[in-house]
Amino acid sequence: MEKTYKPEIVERKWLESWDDSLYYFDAALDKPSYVIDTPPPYPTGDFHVGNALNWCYIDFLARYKRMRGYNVMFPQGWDCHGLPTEVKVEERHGISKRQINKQEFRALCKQLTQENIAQMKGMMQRLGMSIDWSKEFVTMDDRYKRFTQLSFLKMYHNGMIYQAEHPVNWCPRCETAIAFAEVEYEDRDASLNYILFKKVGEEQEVEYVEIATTRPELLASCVAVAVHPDDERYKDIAGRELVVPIFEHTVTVYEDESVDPAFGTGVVMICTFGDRQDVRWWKLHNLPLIASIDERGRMTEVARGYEGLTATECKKRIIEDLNAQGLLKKREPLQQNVGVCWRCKTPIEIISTRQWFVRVMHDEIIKASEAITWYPEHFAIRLKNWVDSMEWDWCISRQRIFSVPIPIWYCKRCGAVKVASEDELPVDPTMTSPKMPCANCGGTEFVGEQDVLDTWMDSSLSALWVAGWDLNAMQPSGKGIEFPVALRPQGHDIIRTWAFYTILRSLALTQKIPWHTILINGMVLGEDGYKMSKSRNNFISPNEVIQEHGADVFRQWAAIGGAVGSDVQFRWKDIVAASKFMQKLWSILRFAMLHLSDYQYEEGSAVNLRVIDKWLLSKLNKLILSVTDAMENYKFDEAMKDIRIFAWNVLADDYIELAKSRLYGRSGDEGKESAKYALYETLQTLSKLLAPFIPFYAEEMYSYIKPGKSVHKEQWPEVKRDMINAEAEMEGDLIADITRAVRRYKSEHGIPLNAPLGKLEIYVEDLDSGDMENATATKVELCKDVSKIENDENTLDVNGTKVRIIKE
RNA sequence: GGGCUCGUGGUCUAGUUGGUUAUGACACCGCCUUCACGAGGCGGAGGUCAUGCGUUCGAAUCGCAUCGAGCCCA
Repeated sequence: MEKTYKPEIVERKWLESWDDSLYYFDAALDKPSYVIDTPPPYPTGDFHVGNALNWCYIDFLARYKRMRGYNVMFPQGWDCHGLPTEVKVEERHGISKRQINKQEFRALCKQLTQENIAQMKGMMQRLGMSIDWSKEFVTMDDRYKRFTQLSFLKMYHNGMIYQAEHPVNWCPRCETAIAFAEVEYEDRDASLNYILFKKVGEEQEVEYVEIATTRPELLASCVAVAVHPDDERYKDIAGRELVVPIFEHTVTVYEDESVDPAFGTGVVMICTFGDRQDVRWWKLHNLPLIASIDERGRMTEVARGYEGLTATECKKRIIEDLNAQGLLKKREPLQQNVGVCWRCKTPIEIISTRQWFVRVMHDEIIKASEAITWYPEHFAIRLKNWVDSMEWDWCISRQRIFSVPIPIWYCKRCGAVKVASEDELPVDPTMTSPKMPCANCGGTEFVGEQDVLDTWMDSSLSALWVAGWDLNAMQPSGKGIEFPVALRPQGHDIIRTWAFYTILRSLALTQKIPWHTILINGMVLGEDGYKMSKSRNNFISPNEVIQEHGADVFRQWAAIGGAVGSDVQFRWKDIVAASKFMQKLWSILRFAMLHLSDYQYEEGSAVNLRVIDKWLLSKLNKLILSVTDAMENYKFDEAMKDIRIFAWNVLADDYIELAKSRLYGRSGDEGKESAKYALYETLQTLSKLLAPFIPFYAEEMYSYIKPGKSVHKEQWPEVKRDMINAEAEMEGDLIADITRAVRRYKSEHGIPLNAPLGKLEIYVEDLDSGDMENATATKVELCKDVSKIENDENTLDVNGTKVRIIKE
């Protein structure tokens, strides 16, 4: 055996020899199932450190549950559709999606996605993920697309999906509707403009009302003005009419509690639509809709004289014109939070268009969320807060290309909606026509729906997909699978999206919650304590760690970095510490194999265990208890820490030091067998406890102890309760503590640690001191009469036990 | 502006049912090339737990307030 542990060699060896089938979910097995609703990542090609953390958690559980006798399904999917890939493809081929036809464009997207999947898959495999690749799913494949479209049909037919004209968040650059979940907020510098609105009916003397707004370009869309009902300053204008400058149409002044009298002048103009509050007012007061900005972010014909300008250009021109007319009182700078498209950071507009929506059943979702076990518990409140704050239904139509088409046509003659039938799926309604004529008018000419589905419509089905849910039979199609499934692991950043949408769709399609437990992981922060980002230059890729220290080290960091759910900081020194532990484990194994290479282990064979052997085995069985308990509660950090402390402090520092000379047989064969037994028993258990965390090393270790066997096919260790021995632990602790105290004495007195002392007088009834004599290289004499000893510097007190050191 | 989490030696951290000398790691200091390991071993110094008030016989651990940090978001 090499002196240094070489992860690159060991890990490569096992990667090559392990067979994928080791991790297959076997429907024929008569075992309880443990199905994981693994996140299908977006195939960007980059499996980043945050992904890797999450996947480590999943793999710890998958491996642990397998060893606990569960039939584990750890599938892997890919959430392919969406704008980022479209943008990448345009960049890569130097084209615009409008230059080539949809089919060609989709093919290019598919190709890029496949390449990215291959890259990310490689990283998952390199990290030792025990994924069942026979269950891989890809949302852009026909089978999955069919499933998505079928789910659309089911929800359309049961009234959960409808089409309506409604204001939606709109990205003028991407030219598509987006959901709230896709809107981000950024601080921007804006100006607050104080504009004069003329009061109507002031014949003699013209009077004005001053209104502050950040969006003068929306003046054409101004449909009302509002003041707070208690605002004494504006009592006289409530209910009256004002003239909108430049566009000269009149609007009514409403009183509304939501107006903030402290902001600007306390008078607000209501436009269709400047922000979400405008939509609320528009609905509440039944106001007309005047759209002045179109889908490309340009002014419509409503904005007479500014038509065709972009909103930004228009704003500039209107400010100039207001100024020229003396209607601009003043401008002041303002820090503003604007909603931007999560993808391209373009400020969003709120535009009313005809879109498809999914009904949000607030109460049912909250009830379902309460029926799910959240870990950590406190994240449940995030979902609740989100549901409570949702004002509009979920807009699921997108004006994009690389996504699942909405399986709908419109009759050319009467305009009626024609829904695809189940046997037509998957279908692209822009490419094919329905088989049956229009049910309304008998027409046979149709126009296909151009819009496609929000990608969350795909990924929110993942739980149903992995369970093999049959949307017609209303049950899982596969054998041995329960629904709800066992576990949903995911990050807290997508609670409002993926978790929310999955619960919603599961309720709508199955009337059940999707999973029993949701396990939320934190984000990975950079070494500087901030979120990793390109601009901060604090990025780490898992690959860097693996190249230098191996996958096991990365996995150890993931386990020990922090409690599940809390954000963990990446630190190289933790990586180094993990790497040192690998070397320690390797040294332990090397030492053990010096003595165990031809040892024939037989359980329970050693009857004459020495105190220190019993002490070790007692602590080992307690370790099984604590690690098992930690695993059951997703406390991977505690499990890994307990294992480290045991292996390093208990086994290596204390036990091996104490039992060493017996193993070397320095004083004959006495106690040799029992030491071998204890050591073997410990190593075999240790490799099993390590298997979920560091599968490569655990397998290597096991291959020495049990040649030809895989630790990953073994059962999780059972606690041997009769081995837990309080008496042996107390005596063993005393032996270890006295040994430590003697070492300290030698260190303080400048005596080499391996130099013998005269003798040790230990004032105790009884003690198995043989191992201590060897470890301290000093004779031990047990003494009874404590009263006679002098309390000088040569008398040590070890937990109440007096130890006298006789130098010569 | 809201929500969530958190604030323990130089750095990171354990300490979620309040009760003896507050855990460990890294860094630091001293000693040791001892036959598993020098990316090692042995030993040592260093904190009163953000701040304030309160509950209690007793608080890092409970409550309130203030300050600060991070994350997610409006």
